[in-house]
Amino acid sequence: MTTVDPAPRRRMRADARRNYERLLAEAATIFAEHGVEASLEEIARRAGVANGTLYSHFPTRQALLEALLRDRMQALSDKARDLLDHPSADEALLIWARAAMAHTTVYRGLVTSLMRSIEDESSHLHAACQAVLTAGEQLLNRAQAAGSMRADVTASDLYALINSVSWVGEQTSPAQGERLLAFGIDGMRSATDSR
Amino acid sequence: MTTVDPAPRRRMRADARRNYERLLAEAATIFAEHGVEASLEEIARRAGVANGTLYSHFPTRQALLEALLRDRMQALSDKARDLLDHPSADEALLIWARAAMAHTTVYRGLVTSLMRSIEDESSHLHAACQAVLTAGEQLLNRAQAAGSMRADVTASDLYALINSVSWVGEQTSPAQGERLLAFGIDGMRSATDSR
DNA sequence: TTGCCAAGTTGAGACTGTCTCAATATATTT
DNA sequence: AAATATATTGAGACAGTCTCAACTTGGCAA
Repeated sequence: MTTVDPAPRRRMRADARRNYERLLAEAATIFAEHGVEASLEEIARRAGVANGTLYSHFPTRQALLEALLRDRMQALSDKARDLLDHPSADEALLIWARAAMAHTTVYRGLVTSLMRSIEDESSHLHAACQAVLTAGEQLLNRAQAAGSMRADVTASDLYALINSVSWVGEQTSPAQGERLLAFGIDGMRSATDSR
Repeated sequence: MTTVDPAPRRRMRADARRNYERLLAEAATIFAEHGVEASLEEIARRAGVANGTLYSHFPTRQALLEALLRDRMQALSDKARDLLDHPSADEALLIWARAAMAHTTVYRGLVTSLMRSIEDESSHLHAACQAVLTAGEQLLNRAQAAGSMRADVTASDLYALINSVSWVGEQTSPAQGERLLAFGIDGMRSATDSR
């Protein structure tokens, strides 16, 4: 497993820290408004810094996204761990899948970045996405052991399903995304399972 | 139903026709190479015309895409009609779904345009997408009448499923897309159906 | 408290791209 | 051979990405 610096290596200078925080705050607002493809120039402008400052803190859009999502993605992984104690393995998986879907759709266009990042090891988001995938895998394995999910379903299948239905939700309506999630999960259930 | 001019209203001037064809040919090449977000300037350049000429023939990227895909989308609708005669309603649906998936992935990024266009009535691609959806609906209805698909599955569900798995195929691998298609269709099958 | 310098910021500049429109050119008609 | 409707041209206005040499400034050591 590759280690990623979760916090800046050394203490930042006060002004740098201030700018870093302001950039993150503005990015959150602007991504929420215009999606993750929003103008980085605009973010710098609204944060009151030159665009070079933004690039020095966040070399790529993905790096900015990673900093912005770090806590949320950690929370999602933690939630999977907690759900391992849920009485129903099957229900736990569904609950988590829905939570993952909600996370994946906080910003328009985010799901595409997240899907790309699981494939691309050089992405700033890769490690976080991998952690989420692994967290989901635990829940999946438990559901498979309980006999409610097909044995041939992989963690990648689950990750792809969640992302694809989030993408649908983004392109059409959240309700349509939910419908496809239900169909997809049903298709992954063991044949003996009731519907 | 809104009518769309399938061919230019009047005969074009010889030079215009020539440029129109060259632009289409170059667009096919360049979209195949770089996806549907490729530079329109580059297409004009390679076609040997000024970019204004491209914009005069195709006011938007979607208009260009529509002209480029017209035959292919017509063929997909026709194929659905033909498959209504297939002995197995269930198999016919699966064959068509796979053909639709293949069509949807000819150019990188195309699936996103196609999905957007079904929602956006002002899109140049809307009518063609609507026709494909309706064609799929016939096959779906037949499979439902035959008892192999759940009665509550809609044509929109099918359209969304095909596009979402195409998107997955594009983002990760065609094989992963195929897997999700199988799970999704299975989830849409009637409970009584064998797997 | 001063002065130094590593750390941080700046913003112009080199790109690439979209889209428009007045001037210009050319195919077709009469 | 004009007249004219039809097309083409390409500069220009604009927006965005990303870089980097010149400049500032925060924080520490003397």
